[in-house]
Amino acid sequence: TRGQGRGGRFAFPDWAYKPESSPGSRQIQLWHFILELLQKEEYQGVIAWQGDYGEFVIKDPDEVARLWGIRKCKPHMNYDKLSRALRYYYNKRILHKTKGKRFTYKFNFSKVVLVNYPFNARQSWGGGFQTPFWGPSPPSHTQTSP
DNA sequence: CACGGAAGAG
DNA sequence: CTCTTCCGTG
Repeated sequence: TRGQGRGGRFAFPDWAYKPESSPGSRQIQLWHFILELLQKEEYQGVIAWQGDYGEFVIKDPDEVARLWGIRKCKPHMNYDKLSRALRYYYNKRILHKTKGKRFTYKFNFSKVVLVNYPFNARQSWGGGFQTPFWGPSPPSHTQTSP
């Protein structure tokens, strides 16, 4: 019950992101955190959706890094290190870079959702598995075994 | 800035 | 495994 996070032009179903309130569970993941900031309008001066669907720009890299550092208890976090973590997402197909545009990345939503919330998603859709309305292409390979 | 190898933490 | 830290390269 977190109201419809309306990050402006983009909105996702609740199951599209992690209920960070997992009691002592595993740590929050960076892309969950990014999505979280993107949902809140009060951070639009720091990070916001811009351009194509799923594309966002980090308007204030230092601030996003600072916020991430606080969340992970890493006081020395900075954009250089945060962006390295973001780069690891390229191979995982969670994100990719919008080349030419500074501080701009793009989510591969169809992939992110399918890979991370397969069953959860199915349930939310009422039993029928289908491609989400925003997802263009389906996956075509297994990422766990090359 | 952006990229990705390497080593290391938890 | 998911980053965090450090760093050479373009």
